[in-house]
Amino acid sequence: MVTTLGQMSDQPDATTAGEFPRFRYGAALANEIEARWQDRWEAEGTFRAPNPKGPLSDGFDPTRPKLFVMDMFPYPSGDGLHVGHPLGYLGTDVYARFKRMAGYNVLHTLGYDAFGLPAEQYAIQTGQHPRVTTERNIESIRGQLRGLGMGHDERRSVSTIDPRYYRWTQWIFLQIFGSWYDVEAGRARPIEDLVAELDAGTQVVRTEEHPDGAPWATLDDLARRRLVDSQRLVYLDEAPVNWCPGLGTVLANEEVTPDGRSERGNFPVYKRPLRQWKMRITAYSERLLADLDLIDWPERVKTLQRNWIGRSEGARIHFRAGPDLAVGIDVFTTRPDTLFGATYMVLAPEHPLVDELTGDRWPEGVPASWRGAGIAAAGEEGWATPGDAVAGYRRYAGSRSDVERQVETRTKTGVFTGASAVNPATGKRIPVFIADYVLMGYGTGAIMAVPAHDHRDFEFARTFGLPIVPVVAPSEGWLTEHDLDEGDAGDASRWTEAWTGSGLAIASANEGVALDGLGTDDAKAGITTWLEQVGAGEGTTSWKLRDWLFSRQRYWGEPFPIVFDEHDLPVAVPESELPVLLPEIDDYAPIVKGDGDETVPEPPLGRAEAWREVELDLGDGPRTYRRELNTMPNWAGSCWYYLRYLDPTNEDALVDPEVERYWMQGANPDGTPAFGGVDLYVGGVEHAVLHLLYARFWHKVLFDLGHVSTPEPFRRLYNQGYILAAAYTDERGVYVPAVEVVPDEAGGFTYQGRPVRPEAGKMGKSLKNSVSPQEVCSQYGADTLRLYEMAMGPLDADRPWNARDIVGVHRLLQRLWRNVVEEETGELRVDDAPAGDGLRRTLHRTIAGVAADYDALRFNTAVAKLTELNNVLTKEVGATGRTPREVAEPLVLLLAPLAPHIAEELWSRLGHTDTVVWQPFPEADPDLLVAETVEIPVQVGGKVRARIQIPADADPAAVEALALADDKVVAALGDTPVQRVVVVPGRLVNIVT
RNA sequence: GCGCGAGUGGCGGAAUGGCAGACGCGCUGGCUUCAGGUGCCAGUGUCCGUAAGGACGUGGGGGUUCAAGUCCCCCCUCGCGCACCA
Repeated sequence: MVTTLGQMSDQPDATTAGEFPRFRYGAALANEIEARWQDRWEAEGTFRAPNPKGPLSDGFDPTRPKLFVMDMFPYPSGDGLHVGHPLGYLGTDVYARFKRMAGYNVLHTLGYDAFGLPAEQYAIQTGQHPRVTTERNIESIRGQLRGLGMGHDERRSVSTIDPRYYRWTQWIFLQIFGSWYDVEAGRARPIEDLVAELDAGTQVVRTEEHPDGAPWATLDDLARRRLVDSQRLVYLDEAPVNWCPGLGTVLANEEVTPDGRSERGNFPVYKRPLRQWKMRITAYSERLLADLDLIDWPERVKTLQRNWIGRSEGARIHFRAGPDLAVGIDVFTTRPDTLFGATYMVLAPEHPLVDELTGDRWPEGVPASWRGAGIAAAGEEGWATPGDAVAGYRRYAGSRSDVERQVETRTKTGVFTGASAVNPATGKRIPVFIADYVLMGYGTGAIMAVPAHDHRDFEFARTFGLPIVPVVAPSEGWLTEHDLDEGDAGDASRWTEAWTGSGLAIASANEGVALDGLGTDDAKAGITTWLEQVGAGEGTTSWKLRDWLFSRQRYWGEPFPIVFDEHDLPVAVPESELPVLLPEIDDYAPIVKGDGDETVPEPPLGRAEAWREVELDLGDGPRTYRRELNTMPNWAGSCWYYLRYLDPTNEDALVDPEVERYWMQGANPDGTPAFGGVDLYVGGVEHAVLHLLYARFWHKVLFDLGHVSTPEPFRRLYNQGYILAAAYTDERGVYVPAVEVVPDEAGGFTYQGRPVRPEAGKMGKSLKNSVSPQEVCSQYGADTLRLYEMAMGPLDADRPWNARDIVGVHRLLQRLWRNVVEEETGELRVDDAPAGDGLRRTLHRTIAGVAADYDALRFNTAVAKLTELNNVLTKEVGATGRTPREVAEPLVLLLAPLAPHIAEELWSRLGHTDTVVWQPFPEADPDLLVAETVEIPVQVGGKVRARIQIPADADPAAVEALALADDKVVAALGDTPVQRVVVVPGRLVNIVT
């Protein structure tokens, strides 16, 4: 713990140095005050936020508006906290404390995201159960945060590993499992509805084999179950997934970095076809995108989500291919208007139609480059047959990592399949290639190549000698820039790059459609209409977002509430059986089966022999079922914890509907329901896509099913910055402990006598530059640490930790203390005589300014304003020897959100017995917000030449006269005639010459 | 390459289009203390000047305006994100 009395002995200045005034505000006194008030807050339950009903409703006051303030909850790491961790928590604590004083019922607590890899890896090494270490870490962090004076409602703190919590995580999973997405209704509905509508014949399920609807009536029970299972919002899918042998588990797309490694641990990730659970987040693409417009989030985060969801509008176009045109290839394009310029096609190497298309032998006259010449394995003449070429190219492409593909100067590679397709607009035969610049994961995995108007296709066409046919006229400027003239608009032979802009269509007409002369937008519409008429395509929207891979082969996660029957089909565990408890096993290590490139994961829960199988009566008598052995990803518990904060003890429901509406929905000042969601959610920007996208998705499912009342979970999001600190590397580039680094005479730095190089980085264990809150607390006290972190800069900006700056805010507290308490005797030096007018006006300006700053999370400028007021007060105390109560009391209250312990102590010394936490925030008197007289500058030609004293409410004509009469102004003007005088009331005068 | 954000003293950072540098650190001088830290007071953008005072000054260049750190255009640098997305 941070602030124990025992640590006072570390402060020789306070207890041993005779000259240190007994009642000076130093670390020892601060620590004593802090421990005492933390105990009192805990004993009195000061920060409890009452619910409108239920067991937590004690003290509910319907006249107080609600406010739900939340932090992204932490993973309880064994390393404890450094001073960077609580930055956001302090911001929300100051805000929540301010809002309490401003009259709100503020819900603020903090839970723990406690499933996860580090505890499991520690368990594998030590054999210690991850629950033991995790719970110990939680207690340690809870203690650290308590020591910082966090005003959390501890009754509401949850931990994702608690069976009473993950029971509801499993319950939500079952809700998702028990739903399907009704595209027509635009929302999720219970799966029973689908079955009923299929039975009634009012609904069809379209599949690949049955595009017009599967024949429900003729299916047997098993086939029906399979069909229904395929429609669920969470489903089993056999598909290529991200397999990470280094972690022993599969990963979601969001957890894989662009260069194909695991975000956690940086291990290589491979694509393997495996049967895994997936959540149908893609059903919500449109809503996840559209509803971003409704919420108050940083534009940066919205953009990240928009990019990740990746909507693009265009058309799907059907091409016929193969010798007798028996093969249909669909492509997606955002530029259907360029169809007449499509001179070849490209499929991703792993496209499923490639084998069917690939010819037996090369047609006459195929150039060596089309056969793979240039790729080492193919030889100078290329591969002997298209089949060899396809197989060879696939091996070549598979051997190139994503990084290589990007770094290798983007030279296009590919091979001809030997097959051709027909361009539906021109009727011409065009060759079909495979190339790794076309990705299987986007669109349809196949493209029509329009080299004149796409830079990638242009490069490929130039490399392989393919025709480049312009069908959009480039702009004049572009032609000039490329040393081309009008004659080159329709002839690409001299072009050096593709024209990718829009323009008038050219050379784009057949007997059915004529685009020539149309602008790009009109041409897109025209060709799409024609494609739809002739059945060769349709307008469509493509998305980058893929379904969310939801199973992990780990021990330390939530078990699935799913069992399998004798047909190997999934069955929901009944709600009455929840929670499905995580079984005890003696070896937590992941299991990797197979060797070399052929490894596959196997869940460690398979070791729980007595647990693997279970006898259940699901309505048709007791039978034996096989349990799902995977666990849920770490994100599951964090997808919904904000809802459990609302009603943490509820045994009957995730959250009581009335309680949910009270905290989540809220109302506008006019009484109409507000958009709703958490009022303020503060956390790091690193969760911009992962957690925040998954949580929005789950919330929307719960909304569709009627379990929550708002369409979005987090109305306002705020990203706090990071605390940076100097880090040092030795000659090997290895980080050395920053605390042991000393500066040398030459301006450099040394560690154990050897030179090291400084750099700046995020504070943390890996850079060995952490500073613990305890260090700062024992040196200055928690209030000083709080104040320092809030004063460093804007909350959303990164800021360097600078230990020597801390003393500045410590002095503020010390001077404030001294203004109220005589530091030699401990006596109060406050009296009831009125304050001088200047001081009183400064106070009221400060009240207004600080309230506005707190409201806008501008804590750094709030600290500055408080410092200014205290400086003015200090001067007056220096002159008169006394502090007016009229100023001291509001000043203490103004400071209370930032430095609550010293505020409580001073408040109590000022004669109050109740806590500052629920005191009304001081209100500024509007009449006192302006000084009686102000000094304003007088500019001549925009340069300040004089200053004049005027009454604050002086009328402009009088101010102008006063300014023109000023000696310095007269001197500056000389003979120059005055053209105009601009008077900005209360601000300045500018004399224009 | 595309998108977003940011460039202000020695440092962290303030400035609804209206006195650039609030507030803090550091630094300088003084006071207090046997001595030192986390005490107190004053000064502190740069340049010229003993001073009074003057000139310059918010990455660079142009523009709008009585007035620009702030608005507009072009460029440079740094950070972040995305990246062969058809």
